[in-house]
Amino acid sequence: MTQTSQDVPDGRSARKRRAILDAARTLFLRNGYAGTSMDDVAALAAVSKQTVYKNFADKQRLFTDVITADIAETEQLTQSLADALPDSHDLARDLRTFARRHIVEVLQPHLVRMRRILIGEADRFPELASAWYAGGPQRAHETFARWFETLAERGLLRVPDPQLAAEHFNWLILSVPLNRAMFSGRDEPADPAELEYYADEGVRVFLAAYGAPRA
Amino acid sequence: MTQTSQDVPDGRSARKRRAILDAARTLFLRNGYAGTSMDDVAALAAVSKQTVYKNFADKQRLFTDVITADIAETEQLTQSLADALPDSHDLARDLRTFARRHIVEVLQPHLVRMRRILIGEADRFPELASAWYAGGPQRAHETFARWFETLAERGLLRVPDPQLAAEHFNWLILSVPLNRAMFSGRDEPADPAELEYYADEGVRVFLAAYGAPRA
Amino acid sequence: MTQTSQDVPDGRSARKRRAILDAARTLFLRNGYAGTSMDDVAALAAVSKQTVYKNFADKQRLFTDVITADIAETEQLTQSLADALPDSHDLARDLRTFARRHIVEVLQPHLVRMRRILIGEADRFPELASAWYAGGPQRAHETFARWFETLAERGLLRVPDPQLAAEHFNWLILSVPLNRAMFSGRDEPADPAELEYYADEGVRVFLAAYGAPRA
Amino acid sequence: MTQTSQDVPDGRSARKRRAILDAARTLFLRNGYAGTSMDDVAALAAVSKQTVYKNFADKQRLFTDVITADIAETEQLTQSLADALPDSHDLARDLRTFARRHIVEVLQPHLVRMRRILIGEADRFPELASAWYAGGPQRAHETFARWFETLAERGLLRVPDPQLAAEHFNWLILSVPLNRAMFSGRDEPADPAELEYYADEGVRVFLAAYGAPRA
DNA sequence: CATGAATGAGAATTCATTCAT
DNA sequence: TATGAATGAATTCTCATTCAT
Repeated sequence: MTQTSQDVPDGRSARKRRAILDAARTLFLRNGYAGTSMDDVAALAAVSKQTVYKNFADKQRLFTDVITADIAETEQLTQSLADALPDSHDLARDLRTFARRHIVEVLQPHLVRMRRILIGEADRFPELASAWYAGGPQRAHETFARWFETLAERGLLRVPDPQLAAEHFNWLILSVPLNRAMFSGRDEPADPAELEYYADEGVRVFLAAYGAPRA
Repeated sequence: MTQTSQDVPDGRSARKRRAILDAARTLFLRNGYAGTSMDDVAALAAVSKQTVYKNFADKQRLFTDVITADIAETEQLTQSLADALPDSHDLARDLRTFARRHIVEVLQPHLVRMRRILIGEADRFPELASAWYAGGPQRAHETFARWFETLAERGLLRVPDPQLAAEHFNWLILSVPLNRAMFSGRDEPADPAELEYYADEGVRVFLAAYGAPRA
Repeated sequence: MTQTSQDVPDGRSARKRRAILDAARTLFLRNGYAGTSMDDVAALAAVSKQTVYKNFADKQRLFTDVITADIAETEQLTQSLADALPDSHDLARDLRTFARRHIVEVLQPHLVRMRRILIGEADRFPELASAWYAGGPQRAHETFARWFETLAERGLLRVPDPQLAAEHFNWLILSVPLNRAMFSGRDEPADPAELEYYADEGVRVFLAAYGAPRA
Repeated sequence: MTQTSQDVPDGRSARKRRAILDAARTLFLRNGYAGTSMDDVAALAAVSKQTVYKNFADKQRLFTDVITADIAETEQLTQSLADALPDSHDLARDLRTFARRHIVEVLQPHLVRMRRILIGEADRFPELASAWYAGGPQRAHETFARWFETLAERGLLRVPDPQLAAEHFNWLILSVPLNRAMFSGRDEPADPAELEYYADEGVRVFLAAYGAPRA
């Protein structure tokens, strides 16, 4: 008993759509927006160009859809890390542990490339860049700010401006390797030992400025 | 005894060359590398396309020459700020004063746009991005590191790793507004009062972590 | 049981490809490499420029593919003449017969034009010129050399250096009209009577030098 | 006492004209007609483009003037070799001596390149190609034909058709290496020993066919 | 519905030739 | 008269998007 083409709704069709998205993401990440042609996408997805255009109105839509999906994924990751902290009993250690995970995660090559592409296309796709910022750093900042408020209530931190403290925390950890990565054409994956050092030292500076004075 | 037109190094030719460079910088900054056509450049410079190609072998050369000139300018600015600090008598105040100038300078719209473009083209022009980083942040870090070593010798700071302290200092001041700027398509010039706040708080955090224990 | 349109190797696609090759050959032969534009080719093939570029990566590839196809054809012709000779019983007559065919064949206008173009582009397409030589004159020489060895074994010729004898034979027949043709812009088809004369006299000289001394 | 610009008629002016011709010949030989731009010529001659156009109406004229000058030179060379032969007492030896000089001379790299260029441009410059043929091979053939007539009168040769004998002689010597050279992109200078062999064997074949039956 | 082809335009680059200084 | 610039067009190649089969 064979199946007709319509049997499985979202079967072939959804699979092709996903193939296109995957191909597009691969190529956009590798070659940038301008460097990727719709022909390439169709070829890599092994579908006809018409199919691409059936699923995505035009190149801009394809790009935004790819990025939006990626942002959603990133948000989930960010989300998942949000729960652990506040009931900490060894704050310095727990912050270091988190920082080390955080820095490794954010510096993943594909995220670095994505960041570069979005910054480069921020003029043409301002909403995309904003959305990425909102779903990435900003969401992290909000999480951190909530942590720090809780921890301040428990007397473990002193944070008059939790939002700013959150941003300081984030960039103290990330800035050094992230800025270097932004300006290095080749994306050599950063040295893990170095990253741990940045994480630890970022936490140290943060606690020196925001830690509660020893009781 | 006057000179004929050939002896003057800034004759017609040099003037045209400069007009092309100016037009190109304007357009590259406004529309990015791919978004700028050689026709546009020639038109804005009020020059024939031939003249553009006589002066700059191809588009890449034109771009690199534009950016390289800008890097040289930026370096001079960075350079000029390097002298004041070490013999400070009120370190916190002097660092704040510097930080306020620094943040305003780095956040100038044209520098922000340049940064965005270079990050976006870091794949295609890796040497340019590296050169920008070397002439900008890295040079600043080196200056800061020297400051801090001197200040540590005078007992005003405690900096076991001057290089890292320098980077922490730089990004504590800049990261918050700079990251926002990177991901905001339209470049609203940042609110000066806000910038001052970031500068002051960055310095505060820095001194909490790196200041000498007690005077 | 018929096949659907996909199974036929000579579908639309192959037909277009052939049309492009034909158009290109016509134009390259008429106007040379530099004198032929891709627009012209597309127009004469009644095909869009895209289709040309889909089938042939660039102009050089189109040119080399055209020429390579022609070389293959030429080789087959050369091949087909290779069999008749060695069991000759009236050598002078058979050589004359062959020479007359040979000279007519090689002096065909389209081959003369091709030869001119390849010589003119030998700098830009050295492998093509070599391939033409290998598939044309050189292959002929090899065939002749084998003939002459066989004939020498039968005592009909005296050829201490069969390779050189082969080349002498070939150019004794062809040189006079071929060199004239190379340097005459307009390709007046040579006078057949004249060609016969050259063929016969070439054979005469060849046999005077390489014929076995009458027993 | 300085000189005004007009003092020496044909001084500066003629020198520049010659510089342009030299530059043009160099470039035409190296890059062909289409591969040479008027800019290149002006630059290599170290004059302005206007000066080029003052002296030569357009590119075609420049090309024809360059080639015509070369033809004139070549003719003189051909001329100078014309005298020695007829009063020979050892014909075979003298023909070999001449043939060896001839083959070396004609195979000079710059002449081979010129020949390739003229053949390639024979469509666009038919008169030039004809002129080259007339001043080169044809003139040689005429000289040879006169030799052979004289030698035939002296009983040393038997040449019913001196014109054809002349061409046979010429191409018997030259064809083998010249045809190879035509189709080899890189102009490796031919091996002198090989050339001598071709010269000697060409003469041998010629004498076998055209030599007097017996001394 | 999916494939190959077409459209129509735009971009980089080059060139021969002419103007203006 | 000679120089640098301008003109104006041509050419190769690419692309996003749409038609026809």
